[in-house]
Amino acid sequence: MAGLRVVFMGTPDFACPTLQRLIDRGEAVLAVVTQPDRPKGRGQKFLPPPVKELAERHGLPVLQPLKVRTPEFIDAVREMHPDLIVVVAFGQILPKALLDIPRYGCINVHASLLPRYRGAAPLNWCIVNGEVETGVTTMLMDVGLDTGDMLVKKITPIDPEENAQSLHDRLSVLGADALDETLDLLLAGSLAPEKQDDAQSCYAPMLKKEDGLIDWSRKPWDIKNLVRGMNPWPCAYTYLDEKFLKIYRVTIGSGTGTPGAVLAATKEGVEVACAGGSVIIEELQLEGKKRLSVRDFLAGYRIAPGTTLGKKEQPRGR
RNA sequence: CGCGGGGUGGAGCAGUUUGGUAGCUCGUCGGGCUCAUAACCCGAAGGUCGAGGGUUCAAAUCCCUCCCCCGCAA
Repeated sequence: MAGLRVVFMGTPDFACPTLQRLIDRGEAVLAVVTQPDRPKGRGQKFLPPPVKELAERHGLPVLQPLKVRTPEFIDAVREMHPDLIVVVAFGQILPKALLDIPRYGCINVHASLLPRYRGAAPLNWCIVNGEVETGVTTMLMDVGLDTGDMLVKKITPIDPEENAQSLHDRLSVLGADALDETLDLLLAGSLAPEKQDDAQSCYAPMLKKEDGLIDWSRKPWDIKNLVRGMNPWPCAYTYLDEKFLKIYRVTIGSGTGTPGAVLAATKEGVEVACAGGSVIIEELQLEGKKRLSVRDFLAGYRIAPGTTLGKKEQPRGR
């Protein structure tokens, strides 16, 4: 029952399956490090990160340092004498002093097929860019951003209809599988670290609210990919009658017209022209309202003929 | 007290400013038309207007309190 002495670092839902796997494997989780509780939600209530809740359910010690690069924190980790540090979507850069502590080093689970999509939001950008497959990669961390030597890679196809939420859920489990396999190889002494080809790399920066703004002068599939890739958050959006409008699901249409122009509004959906075609909005949410199917939305909201989505204009014109 | 929108038949909304028969677009049910239909025509059922209290001859509507939902922000 002498499992590996592991320190786990992670924060959001994505990291939970991997932590759970470590626990299930019977490894000795010495501590769980996660981001401090932050004000979230409507009332600015302080909520604990998902990883913290999971850790506490299992009675594991939780550390929530503001910064992991302070000497105090580094010393604290050193005194735990970990064999290994496992990092999954933690949200802080680990300094070299920390990376050097465990004898097996620090292993990170990353949600992409490295060296592609290094960075904070790989799975979202994969979908936005219309990739047909992605996966997870475990790597031996170094001081660079997702540049460490690769250990285990798992590939999965991306369904043309799925959104970032479903891919997120699948990859979080695949990530746990990848770590599982990585640890087996580690214990068997047969890990084969592989250098990343920097020439093939690309970055997937943290998502900003504005990344969700729909540019109707893009092609139908570009828009559909944006809608899928931004799905849970920040969500693709545009404007209708000067009001913020989130777009949750679209299909490819066949009409044509001025980009942003509403071509039709029926129970089937709201067809909007874009470059070289159109997309049909099937699920949306107007600011202050609930998320609705187009059918329900149109039951109580009339879209005036000739309406164009997007571009907030000054109340002038005519 | 972070800012703002909202709770009205099964769904989405109007009506609240200027209290006084609760309306619209759908859905549901029945009937009709049709080769047929998710289309069209006719008809019907279905609402303690979020909850509690107050003002009034009279409250969805005005006042107070509470609960819940949503957008922003994080």
